Amino acid sequence: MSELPGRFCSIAAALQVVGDRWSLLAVREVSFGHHRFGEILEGTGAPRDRLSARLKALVEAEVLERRQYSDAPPRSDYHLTPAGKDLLPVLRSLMAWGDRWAVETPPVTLLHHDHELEPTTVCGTCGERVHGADVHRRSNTPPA
Amino acid sequence: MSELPGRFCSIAAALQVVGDRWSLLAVREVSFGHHRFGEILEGTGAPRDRLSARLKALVEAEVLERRQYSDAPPRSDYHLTPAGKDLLPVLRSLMAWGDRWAVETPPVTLLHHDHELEPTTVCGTCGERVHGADVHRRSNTPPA
DNA sequence: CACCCTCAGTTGGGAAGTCGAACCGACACG
DNA sequence: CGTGTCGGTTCGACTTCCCAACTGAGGGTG
Repeated sequence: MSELPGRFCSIAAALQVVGDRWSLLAVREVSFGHHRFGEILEGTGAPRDRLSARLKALVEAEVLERRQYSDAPPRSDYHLTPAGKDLLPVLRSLMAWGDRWAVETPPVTLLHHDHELEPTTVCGTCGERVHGADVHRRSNTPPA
Repeated sequence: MSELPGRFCSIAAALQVVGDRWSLLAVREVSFGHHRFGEILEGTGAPRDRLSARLKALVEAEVLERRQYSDAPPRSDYHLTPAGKDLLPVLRSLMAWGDRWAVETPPVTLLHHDHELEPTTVCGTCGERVHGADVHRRSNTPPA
């Protein structure tokens, strides 16, 4: 919300929204088809109150949508908004990194059609695989 | 470190390493060519002690490498290890998400050669663009 | 050499966030 | 009714975080 002292940058802005301990795991659970509070609670292992607060914030940030699916006992579940679905590439790249550097054996493998998915970043414009050396930064009109 | 109550998953494992408030911003700064403590401090806006602790942890996790470049006044700087360089796709996807959903105007644009980089995920095996509907999960031998 | 500056942290104390467990309200089951 | 489930909220202890001040090693100047 307020101006941070650091560099103004979309990475920092993204982390303001999903940069805490449980948000990405909650989005992961929802993307796994676990839409109810209890499922997300169990899947993430977060404390109930933290999860409650996070889900509220993610709904506020329009990453998740809360849908009331029962009036009688008031029950709601959580679904990905377009912004939430757009987080899946982030989750996939994070998972790929974790597979390579943070676990011994990947506990879950993503399958693309019938073969193992190896998430790879390409430039959408030219289709070439992205190598660090080919990428440069350009600052747009700096604020202030 | 210890067994978390939640699902065993590489995303969670990755977040154990870089899932706190400042780690990814520190890696971003180093990837921007800012290798010294003071530069990272200014670029991230983190408190000095937090940054000190985070850099220590990232060196411990072998995401960053600390190099002494002067003995006389003991000075060191920080560089990306292979694991650190491997985080760049994560940062790029996070930045793309932030551009789309968390800021009005992208403050920084990445250029790929001479055109704007639009980070896109493809399957490294078949080269096809990844759509959520094409991806499925497979659990590997669960631990315990 | 005295004096002040930089750099890279460390220390201390208060504020803020996090945790786990207990509690709550609405309902369903028997 | 009594018990159980679901989706939270509340509570108190604990941990982490933030900020400002300090340290300590050296450098630059006169």
